[in-house]
Amino acid sequence: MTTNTRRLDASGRTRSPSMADVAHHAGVSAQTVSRVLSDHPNVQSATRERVLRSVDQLGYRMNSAARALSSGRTRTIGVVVLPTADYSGSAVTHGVESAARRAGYAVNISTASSLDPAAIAAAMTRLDEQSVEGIVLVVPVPTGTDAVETIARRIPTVTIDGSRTVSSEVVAIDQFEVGRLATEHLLELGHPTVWHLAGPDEWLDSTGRAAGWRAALAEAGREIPPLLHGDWSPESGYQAGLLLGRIPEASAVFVASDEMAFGAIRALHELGRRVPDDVSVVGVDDIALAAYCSPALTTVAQPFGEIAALAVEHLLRRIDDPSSPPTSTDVEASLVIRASTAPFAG
Amino acid sequence: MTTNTRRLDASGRTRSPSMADVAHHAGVSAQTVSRVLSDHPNVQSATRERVLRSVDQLGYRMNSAARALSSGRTRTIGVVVLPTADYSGSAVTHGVESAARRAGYAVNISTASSLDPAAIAAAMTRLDEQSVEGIVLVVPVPTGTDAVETIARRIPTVTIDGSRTVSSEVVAIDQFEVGRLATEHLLELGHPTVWHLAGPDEWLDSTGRAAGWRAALAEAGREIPPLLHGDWSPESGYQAGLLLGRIPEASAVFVASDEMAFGAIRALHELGRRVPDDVSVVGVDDIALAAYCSPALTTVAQPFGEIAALAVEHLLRRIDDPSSPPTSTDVEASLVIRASTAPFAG
DNA sequence: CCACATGTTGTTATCGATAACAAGCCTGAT
DNA sequence: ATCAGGCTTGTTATCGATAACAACATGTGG
Repeated sequence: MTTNTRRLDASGRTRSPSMADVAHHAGVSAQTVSRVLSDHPNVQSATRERVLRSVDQLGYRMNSAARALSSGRTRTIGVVVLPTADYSGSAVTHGVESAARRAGYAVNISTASSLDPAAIAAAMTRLDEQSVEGIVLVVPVPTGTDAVETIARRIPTVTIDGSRTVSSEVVAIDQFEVGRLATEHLLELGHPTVWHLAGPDEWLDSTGRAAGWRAALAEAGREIPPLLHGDWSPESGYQAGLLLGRIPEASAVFVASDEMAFGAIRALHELGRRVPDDVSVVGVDDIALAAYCSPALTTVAQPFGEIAALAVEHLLRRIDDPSSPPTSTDVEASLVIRASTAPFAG
Repeated sequence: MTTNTRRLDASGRTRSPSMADVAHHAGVSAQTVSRVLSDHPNVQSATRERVLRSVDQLGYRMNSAARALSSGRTRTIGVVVLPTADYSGSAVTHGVESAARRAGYAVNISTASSLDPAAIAAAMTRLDEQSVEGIVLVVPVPTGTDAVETIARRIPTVTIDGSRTVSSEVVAIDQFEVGRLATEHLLELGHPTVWHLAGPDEWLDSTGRAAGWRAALAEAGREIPPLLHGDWSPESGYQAGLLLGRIPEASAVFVASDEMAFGAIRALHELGRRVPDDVSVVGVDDIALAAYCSPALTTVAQPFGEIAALAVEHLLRRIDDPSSPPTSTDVEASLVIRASTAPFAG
């Protein structure tokens, strides 16, 4: 029944109805309207009905700027992401939006133009200027970055890549475990050792996985081959694959992301090395295509939705009770075995 | 030199400095501070310097809620996306954020839980309640959807998938041309005809590509094979591939997205049909992996960044001049030839 | 029947910025 | 010299909601 009645203001332009208009229409005070719309308990149900009817008839929508100004609460959280169209960033962003929405929060998005601390701080500052009540960082943050720390001290912040800053929450997948899972799977298949193509060192995701890989090898008493580095892109995986394919004893490779893994597999094919017959490959992320490229990729799936929901949950707790101390929570990843890994045939 | 000075308010809690605090510190009026921060021309440079110094010293950040309330401008635009971690949605979202940021606008993100008009309207309503000044719809909108139309009439809205509603701008890739490009490429390779795996009919992207495909075939006087449908997912491409692989005369397939294309290629492989030797496949999107899965995918690249920038540009024009009529702009896609297409081998 | 707690509603002040107007000063043309 | 008009700055009212407080009604136990 939304008729969307509009008034004329002093200058003659149309204007959306305000709370005062609703109050007048329902024959109550603005405060009562406010109480009804905020679900305050102490309002008689007859009054409540009447107000709601007026809200409906006038097509009233609340002015969030006014609410924010007077209450000091914007009910908005911010997300800082990188401007890459990668699977994980986008999965986390959607997870955050969904969890925030359920809690009645809006989401502001801000991209960091690079991993430079200044760029990340700039992205956070933009959110700060929007008066977000909390920030989810979907980017790695070097510890001890002053500009970032300053904002994190004032605005509840949670990192989801495992970066541990002094003032922020941490909700992260246990990347050490990710590295270990992948590596142990390959060792169990009988491979003498496992090579590793890591992501950039700026990412804790990256160093965590490498550490897990190294630990698994050490524990099994295997030789630890030299580490390769990529930048998460398929192209960098391809370049690394061109190297690995020339090393005859490289029979098993743990690649730090599915996209790099596909690049590596392509390079191996071009060099005439079959996957998994000659080389077994494990990726990380379980992107949608992992099961459908050839060969179907064995990978470590990361529960991005769960991570995002947890991040928001922690953020809201910190927002409601700023005195509660920052915490650190780990989430489990799981190995998905497909066709890119096979027993050592050496 | 941001010392971030904070005052105590009546209730004894810390509070960020306000414009009045800056004004007092600089020995000017609040209005002058406002003028300096809004880059008004008529301020003496000495005064400007003094104000900026005070802003810096006090660590002042503007309260956007107050600005929005008093000026009636939120300098925020909204984006409606689907909660899928797909390449195109995320590429467009980042493009919008980047363009908006350059224009001094913040971006609110809102996901539509489904393609149901009610769900899309709900996502738009959430943005409306945040008082966004414009909306970019990265979802298909059925024409004549009242709830959507009502909001689009009030808030400048641009669709980027080609959906033409009465009140919204349209910035879109010419999908008819996409279909034609892909189909003609395959015909030029000598294939007698071209099969098509389309996306869901709700998407104009989808129907547009199908129309271009059909037109190209008709123009060449070829038989038009029955149309197959997927839902953009690799799995649906796989299912369609299981069908196509059983049809001996299907030598060329135009698939409406890269992800579906990889699913289809996988199914073809499983059925023993080689790509491109037995079947040529063309996708759409040019996702990052297109060049790195096997075989490297021939595909139609879409300029998502350009689309997003144009969308924002149009939106800002409508915001600045609400009387300007909605327009419709097309952007060109381009064929990227890789290894999944080959001449017809009889 | 009174004192006091509780429930319901209204009043007033306030959040922090900007628009609209006003006022003083300086310049240059008449 | 004088006045129009532009530049610079300040004053006041206002945006729309909520917090804090006040006021009144109602109910309950002594």
